[in-house]
Amino acid sequence: MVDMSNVKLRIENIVASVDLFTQLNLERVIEICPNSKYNPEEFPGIICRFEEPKVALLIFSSGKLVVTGAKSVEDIERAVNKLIQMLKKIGAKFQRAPQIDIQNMVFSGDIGMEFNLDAVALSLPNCEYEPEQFPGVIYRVKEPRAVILLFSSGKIVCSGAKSEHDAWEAVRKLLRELEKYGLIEEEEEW
Amino acid sequence: RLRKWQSRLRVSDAAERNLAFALSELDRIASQLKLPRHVEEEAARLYREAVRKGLIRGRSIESVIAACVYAACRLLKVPRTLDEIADISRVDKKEIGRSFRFIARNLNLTPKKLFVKPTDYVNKFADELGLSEKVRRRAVKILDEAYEKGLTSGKSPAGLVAAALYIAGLLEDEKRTQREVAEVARVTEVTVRNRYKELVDKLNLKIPV
DNA sequence: AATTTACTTTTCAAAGC
DNA sequence: GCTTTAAAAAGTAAATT
Repeated sequence: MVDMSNVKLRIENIVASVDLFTQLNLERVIEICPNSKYNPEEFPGIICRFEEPKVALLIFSSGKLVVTGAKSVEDIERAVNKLIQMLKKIGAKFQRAPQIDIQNMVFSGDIGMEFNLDAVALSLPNCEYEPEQFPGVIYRVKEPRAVILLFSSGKIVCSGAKSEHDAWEAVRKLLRELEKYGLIEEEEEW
Repeated sequence: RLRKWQSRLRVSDAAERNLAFALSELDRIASQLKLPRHVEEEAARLYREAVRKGLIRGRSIESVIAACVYAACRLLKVPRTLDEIADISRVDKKEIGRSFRFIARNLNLTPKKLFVKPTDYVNKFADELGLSEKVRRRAVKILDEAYEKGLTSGKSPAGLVAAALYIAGLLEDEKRTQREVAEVARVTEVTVRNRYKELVDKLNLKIPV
């Protein structure tokens, strides 16, 4: 069994797509969004920032949204409800509840052990390590689908997971591989 | 049937034209970088393999050729920085880097096969700096000790070698300035200085004043 | 030379070019 | 493919002071 007791994971960012099921007139939406930007020539959506909860929203005329920067699923729900209240003031009608899909979660974390990345890259199958371009080892987990960046300090970044459970599962698979190739207990023997 | 035959001819025509263009681009890069013939041949072999596996789709021929040149250099241990290749290529190094990682993944070029020993970089940079065998050996010793102490993981190999050569030059009385070693290694003086400080500190090196 | 700002890598959706 | 948005890791880079 892989020892995960020293492993830590922290949510850093959640990306969600949302469907409000209502067409929106972006020209009117801008007027009620304080810190927003809208240049249809460069990007088709309104870029809007909320301070509370601290998120960034991309608002499209189809009534679909992308919410980023959230630290919790609840932040996303609060942001969506806040936007809906604002949109109601300019006459938008909502017949049904918005559909929120978590698309991507990013975690930072720590495995609690240092690594010789040259050794990791030599033995760990299907990983990438190009220290001239990026200081971390890039490891892709197929199931659940996620990508883990492993640094020599033992700190990690896990992205692409759709839930916290999936992120832990992906990290567990990485640790299992590291252990399988004898890369775990090497504390002194570099 | 005739139309099909003609379109097939056109396809092979296009394929031949693309290959000819790719190989001429390879020739241009190889001659400018003064690459040995076997490296150019390996790059050509990698490119044909990439085409055969359909890895060019969505990528420019130029970025893939540049990537193949870089990969061939790594495979055959002929040190060339990505910057040197990007300098004479029409595509930027970010794009070449992407193509390189893509073909590396798909042509089974593992980190092991692509690994170039710091020693090889030492010789390349030392050649350009006109440094003696004594300095080279000292630099390699410094790099070996740094590796043993875990000071090299995640660090730019070029930056590490540049700092090691700078230190070795000071220790063996064949000083080259930080600016000179930084230039041949294609890193900034700040990077050389940072690596220098860490190596001197953690390896307890006594630099003569 | 120290600070600050910024870019490298990964992930993902949205609508349109 | 690209465009925009967010976020961390650690390294390197560039611009200010």
